[in-house]
This record gives sequence, structure tokens and C-alpha cells, in this order.
Amino acid sequence: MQEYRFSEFLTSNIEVDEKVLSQFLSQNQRKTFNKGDFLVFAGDLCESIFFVEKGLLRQYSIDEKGKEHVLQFAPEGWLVNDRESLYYNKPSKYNIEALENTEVFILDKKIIEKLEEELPEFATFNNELLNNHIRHLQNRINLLLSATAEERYLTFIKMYPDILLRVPQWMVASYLGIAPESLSRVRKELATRNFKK
Amino acid sequence: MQEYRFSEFLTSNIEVDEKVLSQFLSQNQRKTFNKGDFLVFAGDLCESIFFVEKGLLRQYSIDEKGKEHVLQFAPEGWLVNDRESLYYNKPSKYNIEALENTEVFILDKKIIEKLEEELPEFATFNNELLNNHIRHLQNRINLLLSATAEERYLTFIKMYPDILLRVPQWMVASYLGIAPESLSRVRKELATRNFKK
DNA sequence: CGCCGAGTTGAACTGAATCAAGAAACGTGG
DNA sequence: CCACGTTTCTTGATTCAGTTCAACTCGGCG
Repeated sequence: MQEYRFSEFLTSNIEVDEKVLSQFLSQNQRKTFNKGDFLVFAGDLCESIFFVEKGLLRQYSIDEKGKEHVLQFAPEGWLVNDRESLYYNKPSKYNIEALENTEVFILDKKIIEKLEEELPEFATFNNELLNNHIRHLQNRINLLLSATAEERYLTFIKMYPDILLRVPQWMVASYLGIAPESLSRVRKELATRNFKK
Repeated sequence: MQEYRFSEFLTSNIEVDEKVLSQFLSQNQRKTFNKGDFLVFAGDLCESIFFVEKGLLRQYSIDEKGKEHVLQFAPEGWLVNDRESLYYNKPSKYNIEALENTEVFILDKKIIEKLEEELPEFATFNNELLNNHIRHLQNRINLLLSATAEERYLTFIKMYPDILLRVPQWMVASYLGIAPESLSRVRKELATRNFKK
């Protein structure tokens, strides 16, 4: 539950001129949300990008049967936005909700673009971020295509041990694409198996 | 099975100076692969980006049980690369195979970066491409989390009617994350249902 | 002609979902 | 600080979507 300022995020990854930075920061805003608040509702237009400085967000959809499906969790240092809204001006399919009291730094798409023009280094960095994100999503797809409930869970606790402790179990199940009852059983099975060894 | 040159792809999306373009194109190369050829083997390092000008590629993994899982198909106008290799110098988890006789335009990562520096317009365009890709992957994840075999198939034929006709059915099943036999049954069920109406 | 990969079909099986009930943990207000 | 309602987690019984295995068909190709 550390805190991670956006300015820190920038300066620790690229070299930014002090002046450019402060000008950039002044054009964007910080906002606080309480646990349970929604940053975006499905159906809304969402034209900003959120950088989580403190707390935890969750982006999820609700299907026709009323079931929730977690697209991603976003703890400190993560970026969240809705590309459907951002690049196609369509209403978002996803809700974004604060799972803890959360502080976000809000970035405007246009300002990002301006920053890219002014700082080629930023453009490269941003590119790497996007590519890294794609990599993650591809790995997740691969996992969903190939792995059992247990394998998915094991991968999750290896990749996000911190998140595991901060969200209810049924949300993890929803992220993994399995029923909460099933996850409970998987955990039980793992526990007894480890005990026997 | 039209053809789509990379230069066309660029000029129809951004304004490029004639000189810059031809210089850029001369620094990269075109390559032809026959049906069945591999562009990349899992375990290889893969530091280039492929733009498909003609033909069809398939990127897939093989799990421990020897099962294949299609990460993506790439027909004309699509970009394929392995981010794991490209940005982390890790051996690729995925094979890239030509499903038809295929011509690709091969882009070097460094050249892309240089192009971004020189043409801010290109940086913006590239950004949009990446964001769009992320959007697609997110939608696919959402589908894998929430939809039945039948729903996935229906979505596929709506989104990629062209690809459906160009690849064997069992590969579509592998893309959808279902067994080929199951896809066969889904199709049968859909056919009889449409017939009754 | 005969082989081989792709697709279909049937029957048995299974991992995970669903439904239902109870236990534990949690937060809120008195 | 306790009491009460709400949410989360567990456990059991049952069901079901999709897998697996095996046999058979069909069409293309050497």
C-alpha cells in the first residue's frame, strides 16, 4: 500500500526537463475516490486515463446473466483507461470501481499526445508500456485457452501475490474465469496436498 | 486475398514525406514464405515485426500436453511480433507459421523508433494501433471469461468471416479455446436451429 | 488406387457450474 | 463493546457443457 506519484513514475523512467514536467503536471489533475466509488460506469463515455497513485481499482464487465467479469485490477503504479471510449468515442463496456480509498492522477489523451511530440523519449517509453501491456494480455489469453482452474490460480498468486491479499476471493475467481465455489475447492485441494507432503 | 503493401498502409493513414518514406522502405526488407513455413519457432529469439502484405499467418503456442492454442491469425494488413522477445530478449513462447504462401514486410524495432522520432504523426498512429490491439485483446479476454462455445463461435464469424473461410475448422476451434469436436457440434446445432426457423 | 488429414458422430467421462445451506468474518450503529 | 445484518467463504449434492476416445466418412492428392 505504498504510494506512487505520477511524477515519480515519469522521472524514474525517462529524463524529463524540470520545467516541462511541472507544466505538464499542472495541466492534469488529481482526484480521490472512496472505497466503493465508481470512476466510470458501463455505458459512460470515458475519455481520460487514470494513473493509480494510491489504492486499488478494478475494471469489470457485467454480462447478460448479470455476472461480473474482472478485466483487470490496478494497484499503485498502474494505468487504466477504456480504449473503446478513448479511441472510438463509444460508451464503455466496463465499470471502473475503487476497491480501496484511491488516489488517481488523471491524464487527458490530448496532453499525452502533446507530450509525445515534445519528448521523443516519452513516446518511446509510452510505446514500451503499451507493448508490455499487450504482452500481458496475450499471456492471459494463452492461459485462458490452455490452463485448468488450478493452474490459473497458481499463476495468479505467483504474478500478483500482493493483489491476492487485497481483494475478496470471489473477485479473483471472477478474474480467473471460474466460479467462486470452484476457487474455494481448488484452494482446499492445494492446501491438503501441501499438507500431505 | 488482396495484397496490401506496407507503404500503402503508411501513406493511407498518415502524411509521409516521399523522401523519408523511400528511405525508410529501403532500410527494411520483404520476404516470402511458403505455406507451412515457419517464420519463428517457439524458443527462438524474434526481434522483428512482421507486416503481412499477402497471405496469412498464425501465431500459436503448444502446451505441455502437446495441444496447440492459436493466439492470433494475421491476414493482409496485420502486424505480428513477439513482445516477449522484442522487449525482453526472451525466447518466444509462440510459433509463427504461414498458412498460405505469404509475403511479409519485415520491420526492425530500432527503425520504428527512429521513425517515431522523425515523424510525430507516425508516433501517434503507432500509438493508436497499439491501443486498438489492446482493445481487441481485452474484448477477447472478456469473451473467454463470459461466453459459451456457441457464443464465441458466433462472435468469431461476425468479426472474421474472411478468416473463417481460409483456415481449417480445427484451428478456429483452437482460437476459440474449444475442442474441434465441440465446434463441429456447435455448427451442427446452429445449422439445424436455423433450418427449423 | 490407397493413403492421409479434416470433419462428423456417438458414448462415456469429467472438470467446473449451479443450487442450496450453513459457518465465519466484517462493519455499522446503538 | 456488543448485537445484528450483510457479505464472504465453505461444503455437499446435483447437473451440465464441453472433453476425450474411438470409429467412420469424405475429399484431395501422390
